[in-house]
Amino acid sequence: MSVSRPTESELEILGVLWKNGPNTVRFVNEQLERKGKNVGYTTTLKMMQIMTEKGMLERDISGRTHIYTPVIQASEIRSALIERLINSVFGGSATKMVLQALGNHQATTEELKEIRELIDKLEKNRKK
Amino acid sequence: MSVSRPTESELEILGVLWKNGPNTVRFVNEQLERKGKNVGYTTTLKMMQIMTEKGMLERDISGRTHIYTPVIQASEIRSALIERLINSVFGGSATKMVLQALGNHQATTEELKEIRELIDKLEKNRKK
DNA sequence: TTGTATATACGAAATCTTTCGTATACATTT
DNA sequence: AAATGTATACGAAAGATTTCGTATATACAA
Repeated sequence: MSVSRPTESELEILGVLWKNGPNTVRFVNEQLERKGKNVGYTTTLKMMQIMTEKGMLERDISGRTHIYTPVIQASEIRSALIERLINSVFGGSATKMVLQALGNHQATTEELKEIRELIDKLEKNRKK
Repeated sequence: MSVSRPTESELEILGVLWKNGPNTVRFVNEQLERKGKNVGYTTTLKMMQIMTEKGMLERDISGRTHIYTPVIQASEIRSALIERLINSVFGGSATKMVLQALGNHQATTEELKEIRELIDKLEKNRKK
């Protein structure tokens, strides 16, 4: 289903809405520009209209200025994209991906602690 | 660079070659079909020709049947795609992605142990 | 040697994504 | 009221990706 397979550009728009809450085309377009994505206002408008058709966004058209809300939550897309990545290049192994991600990236001591805690919890559940 | 941004279809082809080593169009096409991707032989041929142009694949044309080899290693693409995912939907935090990946997926005790060991190692390095 | 199977080459259609111009409506300012 | 600013609607071009048909060459079997 296309809703769970947003394109790169759609993802950028969703990102703005997830971060800032329901908003207008104007606002989204400004945020994209701020991020260095230089794109015309009507382009963003059209994208958001198409995304609405696809069911990714909903809009309130009661006012002159429409307000768009993401239908899918960030967490759903995150799951779907992780799943896709794991299956496409990590042979279905989440562990392989985790190892690579941690190897590549700098994680703070605090973050490592957080991950360790999650692992502890997962192991505890497993033993029950 | 397009080499590090393979499309979905290109990734499938790379996947076959990474898994099975350098091979022919015929072989790749058969593997794709086996995976449920129903696509004509000439389609796969064309894709692999384009990928060669893009520099993703190299080929040995000394024989009648060409042998294709992936230029980029799986690990490079893995890094690039993880990076992209982390930046596009996890606000640049590898930790967030790791937490979600582990939460979603079933990891075996063995795997959890492996991850824990990596974390230990990372922490040790940090303290030095 | 003639036919059949199997290769590559390559143009081009089909599809999807991204971009924007132009039309039109409404609100606000002058 | 007229001019200006700012909305949405929408068609369609531009680009990228994916698909495949047809042409042609080569190997091999009958």
